[in-house]
Amino acid sequence: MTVPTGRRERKKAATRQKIADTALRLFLERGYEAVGIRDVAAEADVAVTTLFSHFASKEALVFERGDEFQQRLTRAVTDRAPGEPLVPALRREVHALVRHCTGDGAAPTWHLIDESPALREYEQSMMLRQAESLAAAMTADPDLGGNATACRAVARFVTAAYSVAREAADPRAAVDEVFHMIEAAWEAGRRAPGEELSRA
Amino acid sequence: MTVPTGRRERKKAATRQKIADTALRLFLERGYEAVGIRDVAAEADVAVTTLFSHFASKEALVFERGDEFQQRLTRAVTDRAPGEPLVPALRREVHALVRHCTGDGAAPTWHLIDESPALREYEQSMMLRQAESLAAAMTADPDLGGNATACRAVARFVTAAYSVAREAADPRAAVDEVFHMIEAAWEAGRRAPGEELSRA
DNA sequence: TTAGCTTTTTGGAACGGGTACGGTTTTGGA
DNA sequence: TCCAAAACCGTACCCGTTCCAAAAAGCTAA
Repeated sequence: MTVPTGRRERKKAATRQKIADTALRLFLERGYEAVGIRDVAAEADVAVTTLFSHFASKEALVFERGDEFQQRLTRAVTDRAPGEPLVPALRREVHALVRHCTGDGAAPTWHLIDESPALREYEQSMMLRQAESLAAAMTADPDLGGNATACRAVARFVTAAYSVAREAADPRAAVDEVFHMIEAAWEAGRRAPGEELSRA
Repeated sequence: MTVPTGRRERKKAATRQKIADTALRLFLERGYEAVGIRDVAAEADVAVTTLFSHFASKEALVFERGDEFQQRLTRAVTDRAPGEPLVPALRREVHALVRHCTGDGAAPTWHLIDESPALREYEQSMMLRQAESLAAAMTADPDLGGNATACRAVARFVTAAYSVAREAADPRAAVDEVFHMIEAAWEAGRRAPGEELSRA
């Protein structure tokens, strides 16, 4: 009889969103370090424990949608068309990420991140996890020859490309330049006999 | 009457060393997170404020000599023989670093680091600073063509090589493998004139 | 030796992020 | 209508870190 669609989930998502919105607003108004967790919780009208049941840390409040980015690179590998080469697919995805960060109305947020050492470090640790996830996806892909070391290296190179591009004067050109290098590295890594080569 | 040599410096160094030794001992005995700052200070017989006047953070207690490593890579660039190619010099240095970490009696310390997420993150942030320092040295070297983006990228690739090697089953082989890729990337980066290039 | 300056150390209080815990309300479903 | 799970609440607490005023110790020179 009753509508089966979860109201709980909706309310929970709403609470989470309210916390994130309040936090970002306060951070932009007063600065990241000038705002305490208890300030955010009070302003969002939730308990501190509730806040931490939705976000693992203060930094995570800023990277609200970090988990999505977390997996876009990985999906660029797993979901790419059969036979499509790896590096261009990754390059396209990094281009999209950089465009998203440097372009639209998200500029104040990224300025906030650039100003705070804690947030910058957090972003780096996110990228490291991303690299590990990407490396796992690459290693598992049978089209890529399964050289674990080369895959891990390229995965980290890709996150480095993102970092370097974000700091560069011309981010889009920097992406192309670094990916040109990654392409060469990847070719060299494929050819390298390394130690143990089971295929290709 | 007494020798006028700087006793203050000696005592300060001794205090620092005593804190570091005590900390490492306690961490190895009971585990990193099971030991608090106040425990270390009490056991070393100093005030907490004294401890923090010698070390910037709890993690820094473990990487006591971290600042030395911090600059070895940079010096491998600035101090290399005139005309000596860049990448082999870096490769040699990374080999030395990896050997130092995986080889001798320092094994328990590195095990400690591998077990603690906080220490692993701290090591990563150290490497990031190292990459920035290395990139600055490379960009400043007139022999390298001064392509800032390529230099920054290779600097991060080099630290990635270290990370990948430390996690690999055969670290020394992994260093060679990743550096083979870096060599190719560097060559590609040199040839690329810079900004305005093909866009797909 | 004493006096005066600087550096180091001290202890305790306090701050801020994060957690443990035990209790209350809300929700979905039987 | 009743129950169990999930979400939320408040508080006290832990721990790394910093602040502060003051004591201790090293240095320099009269």
